[in-house]
Amino acid sequence: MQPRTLPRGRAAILRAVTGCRGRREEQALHCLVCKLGLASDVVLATALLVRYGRRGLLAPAQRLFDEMPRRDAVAFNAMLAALGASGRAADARRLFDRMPGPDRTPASWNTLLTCYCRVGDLASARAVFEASLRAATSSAVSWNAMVDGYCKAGRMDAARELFDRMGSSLRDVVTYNTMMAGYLRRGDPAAAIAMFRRLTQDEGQAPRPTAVTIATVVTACTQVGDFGFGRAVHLSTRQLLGTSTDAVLSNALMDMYFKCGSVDRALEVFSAMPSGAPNLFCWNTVIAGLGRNGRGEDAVRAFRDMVETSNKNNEVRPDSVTFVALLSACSHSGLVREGRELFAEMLPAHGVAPGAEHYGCMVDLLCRAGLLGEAVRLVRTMPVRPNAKVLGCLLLHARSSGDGVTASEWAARRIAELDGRDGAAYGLSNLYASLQRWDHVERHRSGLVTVAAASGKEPGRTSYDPHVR
DNA sequence: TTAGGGTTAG
Repeated sequence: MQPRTLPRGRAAILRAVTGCRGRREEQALHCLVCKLGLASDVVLATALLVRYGRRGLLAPAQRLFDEMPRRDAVAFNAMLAALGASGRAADARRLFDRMPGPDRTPASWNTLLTCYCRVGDLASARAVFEASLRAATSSAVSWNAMVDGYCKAGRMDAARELFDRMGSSLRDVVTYNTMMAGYLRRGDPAAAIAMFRRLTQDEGQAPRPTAVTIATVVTACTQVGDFGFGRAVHLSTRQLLGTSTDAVLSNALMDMYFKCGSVDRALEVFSAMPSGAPNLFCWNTVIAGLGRNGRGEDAVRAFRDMVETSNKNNEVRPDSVTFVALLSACSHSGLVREGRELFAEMLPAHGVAPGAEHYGCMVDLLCRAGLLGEAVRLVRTMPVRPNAKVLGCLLLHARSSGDGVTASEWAARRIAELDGRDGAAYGLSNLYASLQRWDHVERHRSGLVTVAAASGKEPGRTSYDPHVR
């Protein structure tokens, strides 16, 4: 970095700090701020503090705060938030108590409230909430933070009680979104959909749904399998929100369309995104979605596309999830050679170390292709401990392959050695102990599969074309 | 500076 070529003026640096991505840039900007003698600038120091705080890097955040020549309300609140992000609720409380009166803003109360929620201390959070009501510093944000605290703790009844107490004048779109997400998290997507209907059907002063609302309700539709309603929501909100530039919403829509077999509609959503907009989640959804729809070659093509894109702007790099999606896509489509190659290039080319789940995909891939011996060799040479899923997969294939008696006994012994507290291992041990019944189940299942295959529809064959854009 | 959303084998 050459200081002479860098934009002078703190406004430009401030923009760089708030807009920077990644740890190295943060540190470089921090150095620059120090070199230019701007470390005593409260606004710049606070901006840096926020970055470190969000990343959970408490030590540099604390140092910036301690070295400030004077501290305003924003600096205090940023430090509170940094402590909260690191789960240090008690330290946040001490700082809050130390704050000079005029520096305590509504944001201070709300930040402290979320600190307690994050560490699961709902009683203290509630006490702060009640105190902020008495101090008349509360707003919809305080209520929403408290509602979310109960939602995240799984206490939907308490959340609902506050929701009802808020009344329609105080409830905003975040309140609804929070409740919907809470129901989803608890595994009650129907309740999330009911909440959405209430939001859209309530007369008069109901707030307008946002991209967050739509993303949440679409996810709920995917979970209950109500693709008709999900599609209707998508169509009816398309004008409202415009062509979505929101990565999370696009991701939820693609996931829904892939899961109901509408590959073309999913890809339509993808191509409608501006170039560079799809993030890691979106790419993973596309790769997994193509894979589960029997489009292995297209999944591999999408992966290559993703890697190329990320080399250009250095933003999207495949992660562990990408390779689970990719390898299972190869497995479903019988792409043995491609699967082997991709597995081999994981660490050297992409910096992702293969984990037990990736070995599981490879075992599945090899077994489906009838390469039982290679699958066993792979598991024997695994650098990570094979888990119950890997061994269970091997066991399943070995037993049905006829010549896999040795492999199946080997896998069964490894399963028996696994920690009995591992739920899957425990289940598999029991399963192995009742092999006669298992064989019966297998026969039953293969019968069902034949019936389904005979009546099933051939999936669409439009190819994945990334250049549609 | 404070509240809400998404992907993962068998």
